[in-house]
Amino acid sequence: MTPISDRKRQEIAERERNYLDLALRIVLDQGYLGLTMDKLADATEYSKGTLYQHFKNKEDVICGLLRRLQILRLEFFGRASELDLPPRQRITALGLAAELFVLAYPENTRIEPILKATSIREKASKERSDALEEVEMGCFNSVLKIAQSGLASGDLKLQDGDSAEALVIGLWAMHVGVGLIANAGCGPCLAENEAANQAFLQETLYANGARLLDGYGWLPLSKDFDYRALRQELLRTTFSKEAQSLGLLNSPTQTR
Amino acid sequence: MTPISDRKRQEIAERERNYLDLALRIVLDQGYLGLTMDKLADATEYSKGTLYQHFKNKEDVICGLLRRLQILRLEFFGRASELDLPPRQRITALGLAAELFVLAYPENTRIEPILKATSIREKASKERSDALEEVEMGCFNSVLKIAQSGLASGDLKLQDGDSAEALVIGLWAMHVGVGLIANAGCGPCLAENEAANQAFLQETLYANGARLLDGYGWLPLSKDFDYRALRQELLRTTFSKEAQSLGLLNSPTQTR
DNA sequence: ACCTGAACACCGTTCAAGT
DNA sequence: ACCTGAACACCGTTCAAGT
Repeated sequence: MTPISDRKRQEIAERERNYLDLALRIVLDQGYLGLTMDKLADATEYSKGTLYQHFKNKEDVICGLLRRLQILRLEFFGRASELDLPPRQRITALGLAAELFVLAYPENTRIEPILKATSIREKASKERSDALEEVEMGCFNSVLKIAQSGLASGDLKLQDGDSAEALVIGLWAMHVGVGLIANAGCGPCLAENEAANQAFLQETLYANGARLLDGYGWLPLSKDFDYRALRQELLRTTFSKEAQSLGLLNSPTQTR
Repeated sequence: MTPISDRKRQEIAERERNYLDLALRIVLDQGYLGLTMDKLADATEYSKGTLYQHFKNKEDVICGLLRRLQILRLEFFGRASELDLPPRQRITALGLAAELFVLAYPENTRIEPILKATSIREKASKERSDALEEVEMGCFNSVLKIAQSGLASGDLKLQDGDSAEALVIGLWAMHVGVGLIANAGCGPCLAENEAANQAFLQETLYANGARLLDGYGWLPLSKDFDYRALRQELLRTTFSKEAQSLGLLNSPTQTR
């Protein structure tokens, strides 16, 4: 724990951040399959051996990459969670945040299912897998907290076998599922172009999320409150920067 | 179109079926990544060159494999669709069929997201990709038909921006999403064992599916009809064979 | 102590050579 | 006309050799 080893550690952390920066750039440019350990090593001033001192294997890199993306999502979630709104309005804001995250970082939506589907976690190092899990739990908990405050305020009343956890998993699954289906461009979801795909994804997510919360009986029901107007307002305020860069203001699907 | 070319064609079709049989066996035994073109060729009495005369590339094999699995799913769906029940009861039966399919063919659930996430479709041959799409549309349409008969009978009334298609996509996404999350065994869904994972998947799917349909206002609402009892009955009748081989009869999560 | 890059194993794909 | 399997390109991973 001498000063030197401390500086060394910082150097290593710096280099690791650099590896992940470059890995993300490669994935963005050339897709998930375009990321190879050779390319990643060549993009730095170090060789492959050094790369393998930082990451146990390729899955370890992917795990690290995904964690950074999830941290960004958590930041999006945080902005929605902190709004001074009743629980169901707040969870609607968080749903919008999740949508915007998908639109802002589409690669994440493409990588996430691969990571979950294949056994990448088992192959990655335990530290990195745990670090990813921690952030994922953070995202989950920020939604769960809202559900719990809904229970506390009485706006949300669960019946028989239901639980706040099951509700959150349902919302989560809806987002993951719609993202996957929309991205695959398969079957009944063939989009003419990228913009149409975006609009479809947003509309399907919003509609089904709202119906799910209605089904749980979370007040105010969507027939009693204009959640679309709330979303519009949030796009102009809390998420104005993202809405602007994504060109979502005044789009026909939003003004409906 | 001579008799000989006809027999040849049949031979080729036979061999192709054999390839897919063996490919499925390899995936079941050694996982998705365990399937290689070498192993698949070695498993037959033909060489790699012949394998590549049948399939354009590895993605083409995967596409063919998935189509066969989807055909099995469609068969499950068909049995539920043909039941003489009111629409919401029928779609509940179909939901149960989808659950049983996941339990009966877990590998499908693992392969499906990979296929949708990576651009396997683009690499596979157009014929095989189209053939897969056709079966997928069949699954989608069998659900859509029930939604439409719900609209026709008046049990289901859509409001403002909703559509029967969006509802079906919501149900579909819920199944895909829950399957993905449960399979990844991540975050809040860490199962102690395989049986607990099964129970979790079933319960989460049923609960959220029911809430979603309640949210759409599809009558009878789950508070007015005992859908759990219906599911039990279906496990003893229409799906008795599957329920028995999966050990689902008299399980604690079912009798609740 | 840290880094290198040649070397190895593996896998998808092709094609000249066989029958 | 049909089939073979050696050969090639590519990629993840390791490790003996360098500094």
